[in-house]
Amino acid sequence: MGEHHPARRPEVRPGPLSGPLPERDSVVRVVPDEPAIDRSFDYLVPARLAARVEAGSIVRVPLHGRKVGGWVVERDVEPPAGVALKTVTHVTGAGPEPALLDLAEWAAWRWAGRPAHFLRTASPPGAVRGLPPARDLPAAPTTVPADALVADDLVADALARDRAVLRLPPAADPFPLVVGAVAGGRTLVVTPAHAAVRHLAARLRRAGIPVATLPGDWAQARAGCAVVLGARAAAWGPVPGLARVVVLDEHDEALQEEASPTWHARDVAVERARRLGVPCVLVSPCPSLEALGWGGLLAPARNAERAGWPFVDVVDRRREDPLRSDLYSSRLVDLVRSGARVVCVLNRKGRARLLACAACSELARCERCDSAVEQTEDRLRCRRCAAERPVVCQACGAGRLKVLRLGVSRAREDLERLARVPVAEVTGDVDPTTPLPEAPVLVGTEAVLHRVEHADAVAFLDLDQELLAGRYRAGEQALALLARAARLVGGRAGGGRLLLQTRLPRHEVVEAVLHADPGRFTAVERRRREELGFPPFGAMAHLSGPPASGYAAALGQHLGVQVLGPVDGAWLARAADHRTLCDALAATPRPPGRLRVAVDPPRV
DNA sequence: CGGACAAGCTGA
DNA sequence: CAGCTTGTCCGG
Repeated sequence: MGEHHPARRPEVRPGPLSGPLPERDSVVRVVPDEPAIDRSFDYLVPARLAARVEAGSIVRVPLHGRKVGGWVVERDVEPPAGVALKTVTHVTGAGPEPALLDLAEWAAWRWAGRPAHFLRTASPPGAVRGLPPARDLPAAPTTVPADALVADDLVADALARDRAVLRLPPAADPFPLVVGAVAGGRTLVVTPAHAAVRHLAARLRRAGIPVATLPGDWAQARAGCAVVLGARAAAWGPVPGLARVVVLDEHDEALQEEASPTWHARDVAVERARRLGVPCVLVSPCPSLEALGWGGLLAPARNAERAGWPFVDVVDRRREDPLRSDLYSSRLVDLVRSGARVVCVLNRKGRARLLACAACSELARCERCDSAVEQTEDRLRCRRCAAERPVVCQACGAGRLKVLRLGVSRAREDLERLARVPVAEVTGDVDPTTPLPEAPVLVGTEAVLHRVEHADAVAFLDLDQELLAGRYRAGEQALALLARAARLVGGRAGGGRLLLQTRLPRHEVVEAVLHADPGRFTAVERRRREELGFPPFGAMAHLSGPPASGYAAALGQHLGVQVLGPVDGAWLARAADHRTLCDALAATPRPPGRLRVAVDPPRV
């Protein structure tokens, strides 16, 4: 970022019609906004555009006979000798903040992506020609509603540190923390859910704090604003003079991009703060091992944290008749009959996911591919090949099948019968813009926890499905789900309840929620991940797509990189740390074709 | 990505 | 060998 200016030509004619001495056309380095072009090119900037071209500007440039958009990543560069430079044709407008250009390079290395991908994320949704005036805190002190469950000194402590992981129980309000942060200067707040963005923005405005939400208020954010707030992509939001970074619900999977590159907003925010030398606070009811490995944990006193989690009823399903396949313990039936607003969670869609013949006990399988079939409405359907057939046993021809593993549709019918009240089904397929049904009892996949704001109780019909899911992050994801449910029902003072049906009542996730102490989970999980070398105690990359085979083989040549596979046509590369893995990924030439590289994917 | 150009296939 | 397809290369 050297501030050296291009040399002036001494012999130019300062005629009476020309204004100040015209400088030699400057040369800028441009990254084209073309996913397939992974390099930069140099261009001349004509004098008439020079004033509007800065690092980060979005420009149009000629490239190989066409015009493409791109980002100025460096000004006043020395172009390679012997290249006839072309000229920037147009300045589209403001782009990523200059500090984010290097961060994009870093992220491209860290998640094996391309800088252009991150530059696009850091760019405004439309052309930004002019900026509004900056909006900062008024001189008058703002009044903070004193409805926080957590003592102010905990918040003050978190804000006094360069790196803090603040464990706030689900019912605790992060608002005082955000307000406290803003007092120290322009603050970037990243949170996983768009709904939380809207809520928080409204409260900040009510408190008289100027806030720009992304992506909508990009220009205001770029101009300067006390709080810049948004979901995942806000980690790349413009905040000139950034003074502090806050990530809310840092454990939430929604902060990680699902598509490749699988970048994580928490990690981007942390790195951004580190590079700028500004403090950063990560907040979560159940901090991730990644967060705990990064900064010091600050937790409320035991009783304060307990107050912020609901009461938990653990229903030990081992005591039930093992031949019963249903999911309705007497505690659950009592709960749904109580008239309380109850949300039941079962992460299986459809009516029945596994069936057997009521007469001969043969498993219902697909006639074509032998895979297990599920029941949708009144037909059997193969999940692998989509073949359908009537509900008839293939072995003995009986027309009655018993449900071994039921889904939400069936659970809804059963619960409605048991509860004697209307029960509605909510899954991810339900249009989020339509209002929820008015039924007192809801049954749904975990999507229901994103649709409902308040409930008296949340019941997990089959928690074991979450606890035992075959993903290395299953426990963390289960705990996150329980924390989300806890937020729906509120803390102990409000009488909120979670009901957990499980055959693993001593599982560390259950214990953590039961005792309102996420540390009980973390301690066990840390040991397990360490032993297995899973992130954050190791790095991994999932390689898939047609060219993955050759790429995996080349990658395996690198010292310290271990390649496993193939499993379902995909390979897994592992190394002791990200430096080793990411350096190897960067050094291995990409073969042509659609190669997908997912670094630290949440599900493997 | 998409244009340029070279090497390979077809048909007379 | 023209005229076309297919492949590889490269862009400032």
